[in-house]
Amino acid sequence: MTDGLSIFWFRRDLRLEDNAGLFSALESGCPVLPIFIFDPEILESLPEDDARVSFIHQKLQHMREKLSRNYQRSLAIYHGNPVTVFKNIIASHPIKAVYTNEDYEPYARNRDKKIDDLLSSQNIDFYTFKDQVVFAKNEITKDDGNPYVVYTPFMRKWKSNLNPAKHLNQFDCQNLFHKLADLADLPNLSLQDLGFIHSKILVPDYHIALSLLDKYGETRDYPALSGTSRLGPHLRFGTISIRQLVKKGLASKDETFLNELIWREFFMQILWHFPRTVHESFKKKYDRIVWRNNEEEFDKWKTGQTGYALVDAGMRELNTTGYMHNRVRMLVASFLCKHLLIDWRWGEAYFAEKLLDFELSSNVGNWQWASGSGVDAAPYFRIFNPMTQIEKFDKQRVYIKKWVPEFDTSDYPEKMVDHKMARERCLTVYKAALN
DNA sequence: TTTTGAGTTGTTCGA
DNA sequence: GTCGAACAACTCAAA
Repeated sequence: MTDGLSIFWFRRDLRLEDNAGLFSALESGCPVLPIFIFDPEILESLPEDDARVSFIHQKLQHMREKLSRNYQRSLAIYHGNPVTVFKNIIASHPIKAVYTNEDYEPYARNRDKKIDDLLSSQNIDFYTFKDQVVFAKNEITKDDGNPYVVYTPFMRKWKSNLNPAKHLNQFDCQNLFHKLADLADLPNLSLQDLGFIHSKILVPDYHIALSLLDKYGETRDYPALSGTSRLGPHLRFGTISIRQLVKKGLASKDETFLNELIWREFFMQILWHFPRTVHESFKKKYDRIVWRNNEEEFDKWKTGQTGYALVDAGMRELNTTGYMHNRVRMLVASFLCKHLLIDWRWGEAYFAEKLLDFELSSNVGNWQWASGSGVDAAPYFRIFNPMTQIEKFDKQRVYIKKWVPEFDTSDYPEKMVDHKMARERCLTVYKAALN
């Protein structure tokens, strides 16, 4: 056996199967110490019953149990600033290399830079792997090397560049777990130790979702049906492999689901190349819009008391479950930005707080799409009619009755704003800003 | 360099 | 009820 250990650092890849970085660590020749670090800087802004923290914690415990039961190995869980945690590990173990999967969000990039600096100062190798996407950053670009900012040509290039045998190959770790370090008493933490409690909101299991994907294209627009994949949280935290999902998408005659996966990578590369879009409109003119930003109206929107039943149903679904149907997300976003003239950043922040499947790149990208300010965005005069959307997508009021049972009684609030007036007001304000 | 065709998800209006 | 045009130009991607 070689002297020294390799570390595999889990972040947004909480699975033991088909994991690129874990596979390479296990093949490194050194015994592998798998770790996860709860970062107080991320946790401090979250409510104590945050569902995502519960989910991450639960998945880590599952991995610990599986490793312990089948391989008599374990996973170390820490709570602290990652740099400090690594300093402590280095001080107490002979670490030769650290393996991890790439994370493209601005905070993560910055964190990883610091870890990289620390490790190189100690002569420890730091290896990072592409794992959460099929094509990352600069792999799908225009012929001149610049990033695409229009979805359709990006999607076409993505598909034509895809070589399933090469890009969807599984990293099968199954037979390598005996190479995990055989160390006793690896640290563990309860939710309580982290200052959290169990959330009432649970992430739906992905096996249910996978069985429904065949009908995705036909059913996904109807919020009363279980037509969407519900895979967002699993993609967010890596509890399912993107390669497995792309294979599923390719196997279907209908490419709608595959196209959604490509949207995810489209927005990820946009965030990578244009990190300013987290705070600024991609199209700068749109930051001249004079938002009304009325706090009371924002509150009605958040709590599902707008008087528009489909908008309210969506917001109540979000508040109750941490999920909102895609069709309804578009409607509530359009309503906030255009009917109420509230800054898309306010809505983006609220979704970020509530959505189990929150993904910075998609959230920012789609909010900017809805407000009209983003890459390949909806034209500003495209304003959803909240009543027409009911007739088109929830004609029988099944979804509405589920979330807004009082919608046809006197207990239900009056419409907070007249559609026709709000539409014209929006067009006027947008026009004034964009001229 | 210039030209050409195209661009996630909608609504309204008038024939 | 149905259909096509207007909504507003503009910018992007590729030939």
